[in-house]
Amino acid sequence: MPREVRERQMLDAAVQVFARRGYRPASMDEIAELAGASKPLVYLYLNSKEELFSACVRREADALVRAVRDAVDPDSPAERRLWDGLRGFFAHTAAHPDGWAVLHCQARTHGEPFALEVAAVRQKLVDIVTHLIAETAAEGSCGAPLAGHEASGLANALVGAAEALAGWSNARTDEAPSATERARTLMNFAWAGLENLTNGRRWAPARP
Amino acid sequence: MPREVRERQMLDAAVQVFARRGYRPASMDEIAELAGASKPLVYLYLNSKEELFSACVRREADALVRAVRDAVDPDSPAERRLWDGLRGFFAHTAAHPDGWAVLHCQARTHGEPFALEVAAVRQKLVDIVTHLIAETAAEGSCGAPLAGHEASGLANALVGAAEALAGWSNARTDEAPSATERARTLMNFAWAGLENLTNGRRWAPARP
Amino acid sequence: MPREVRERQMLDAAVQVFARRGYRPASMDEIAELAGASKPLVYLYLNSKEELFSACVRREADALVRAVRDAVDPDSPAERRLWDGLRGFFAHTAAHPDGWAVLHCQARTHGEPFALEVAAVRQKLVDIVTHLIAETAAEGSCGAPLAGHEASGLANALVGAAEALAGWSNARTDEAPSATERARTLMNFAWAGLENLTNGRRWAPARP
Amino acid sequence: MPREVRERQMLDAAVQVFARRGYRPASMDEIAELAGASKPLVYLYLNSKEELFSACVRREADALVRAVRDAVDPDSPAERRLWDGLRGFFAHTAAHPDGWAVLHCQARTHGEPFALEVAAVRQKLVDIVTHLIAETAAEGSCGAPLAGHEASGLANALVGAAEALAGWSNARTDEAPSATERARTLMNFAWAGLENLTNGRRWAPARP
DNA sequence: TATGAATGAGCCTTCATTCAT
DNA sequence: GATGAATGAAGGCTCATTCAT
Repeated sequence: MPREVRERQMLDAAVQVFARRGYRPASMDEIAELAGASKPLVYLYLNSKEELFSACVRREADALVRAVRDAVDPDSPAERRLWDGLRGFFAHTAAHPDGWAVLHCQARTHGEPFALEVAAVRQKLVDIVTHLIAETAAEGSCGAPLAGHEASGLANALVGAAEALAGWSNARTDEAPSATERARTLMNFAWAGLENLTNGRRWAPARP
Repeated sequence: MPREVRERQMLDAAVQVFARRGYRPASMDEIAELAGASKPLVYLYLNSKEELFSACVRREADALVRAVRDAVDPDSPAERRLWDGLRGFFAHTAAHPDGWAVLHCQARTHGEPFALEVAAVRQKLVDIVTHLIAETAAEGSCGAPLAGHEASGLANALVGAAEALAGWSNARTDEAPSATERARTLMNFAWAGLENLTNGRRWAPARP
Repeated sequence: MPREVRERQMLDAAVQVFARRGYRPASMDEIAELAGASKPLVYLYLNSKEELFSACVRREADALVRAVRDAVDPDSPAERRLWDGLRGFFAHTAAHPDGWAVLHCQARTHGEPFALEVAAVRQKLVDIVTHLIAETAAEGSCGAPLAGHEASGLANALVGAAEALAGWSNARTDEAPSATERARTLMNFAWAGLENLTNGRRWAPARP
Repeated sequence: MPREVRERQMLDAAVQVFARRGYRPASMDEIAELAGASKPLVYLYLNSKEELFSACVRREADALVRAVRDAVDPDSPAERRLWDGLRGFFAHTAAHPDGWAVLHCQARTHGEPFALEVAAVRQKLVDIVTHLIAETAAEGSCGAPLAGHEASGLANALVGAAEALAGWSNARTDEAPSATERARTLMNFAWAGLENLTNGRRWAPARP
């Protein structure tokens, strides 16, 4: 069996085991067995548990970013791009729950090397959204323009909301909502606020 | 030294170690040493690593829920309650980063027993928000009432956004925003959308 | 069982196993079993295979140097001191063949950390002999005094001869010579030459 | 590439790796790579790690014995033969430090199969010297002839001294002495004693 | 109450060795 | 003749956990 195929099988198995068990409890034995190969072969191809995990993270992260990018037509208006991007995001995370679990639940909690890698990927998503928000704001008749870190904060909140929604929806066993439904929920939740900011309307606590 | 005090020291140490190392890499040796007690004593009081972790999760989760509840005056209007609750949430998570890390980063990633417990706690927060949203919707002249799962989805998204914002803000080393600023960002982000829903206005994709 | 006792048992077992098998093939399992303890206990007390080996080397080396030093009366003349030192050396190496094997055969061949340690110990012996030779030379009516490196070379040769004799004698199964016999052989072999040097007589190849 | 050449390359590589790493840490991978061949080929030609090591030992040992034999003219007097043999020995060990390291440092420390083989080779050298000593003794007007084991002991001591001197000289980084200088040091050290024995003069401890 | 002493079990990793081509 | 692909076996090390005192 050619190396390329074997390697993909190994990564598939690893993603699955890492997602289900977590990094530490995942044993190389289990991964190798699930991949249908012997442990030394796994080491021959992927060198160590750490590198194996890294490879999983990179693969899943790249796939996610690509899925979101591919879902968006860069020439459509901001609202549409957000809507398409979210659908792409939810569709991909729903289709690859293990990969998503590795990124969202495991990689962020296990030491510098992985956390940094995942943070970098997450940042790509946040950047996409940040640009989108900034651009939306610029389009509008915005009185006071958004400060950079304000846009970042909003983007983080939006991505966080999406992540939470993805996690929650994936975890549901009873009639999980479709990717489109998830995206609609989030647009309902977030778009009005963004639009307000676009027009310079900020929320402020009512003076008692 | 009275048992109560010792036990709290142990939990303090455990929360710290679990937060910094993660569940598996955290060793009972390190926890015992940090707590200034011998290992058998830790076992005498807390039975096992699993139960110790559970106890940490319960304690931190209860503290967080209490902090949010205490920040809210149940007689104030919904908007105010959300604003106050968020400030309480952000203030507490900023003040207890280790506890928050245990809840948010560690507990959810480690197998059935803990994940369920954490999920249960998170659900308390989500429930608070769900009620708040549902009630808000009921107050308004809402044409079509929110379906239950729709409110849940929104609440999850809101809590997710708050969690993401908390994590992101805690991680910032340069001038992290204050709890109030965090809360304002989130209100800006979320309140307009909730208000729209209150009034029966839903977002829908533009028909091209 | 008190720690001190256990630790000595472990070192005894380790010396034996290292001597018989060599450093790498020696397994911690075998050492632990021979010591009558479990493997984790060996690690608790001695940290790692490397440190365990180091501890063996140090203990055996110190014992050997002490045995030689104790055998010699510093106030006796050089000839006597050499004779006594050699007897002490052969007696000790014959009484502790495993320790001697660890020093002579194993430690020198296994990487920097050990080799350096053993080299240091061997140097102590060589130094003793070097001083003795230099002093002998000084006493005599020596025409041309010995250069420093010449004395070192001689001392190394003498120690090497002793080591070889120890190894060879220990390996003999048929009537191995006593320590005194070994020492006499070496004195026969070496003393005349040293005495010659003392008196400025050097060997030179016959001009053909 | 003809088998003979390949095989020599493999042995060259093996000697180098065994000398630098030691028997166990030396990996067949490294040897194969250094030899510029694939691992299965190494196995095809040399069957196993053990046999490969044996082959190295045999080759290096034969070369050393041959070097010593070739350096000696069997018709010259004993003194001259010893002098020539030593020069041959030191010249060869200095010219082939890896081979010498395999013989002296590695082979003796690794279990029955190798140790025996090396011991056999060493015995060849010792035998040469033993004969030489015995013959020297016979030539002289020796009162009491040397007992066989006495000659063996002396020969072992002499070879040991030579080995130690070779190791020490090879290890020196500052102006290592030439082979001739090494040989002279050893003759200075040993010849007078042998000559004495030749003439029936034995060393004996001074009666106090 | 409190602890020094001790261990069974398991995991990552490596290596000599062999097929199928 | 030569090799990419593959593995059984074993070793170092760590950890949660428990007695005996």
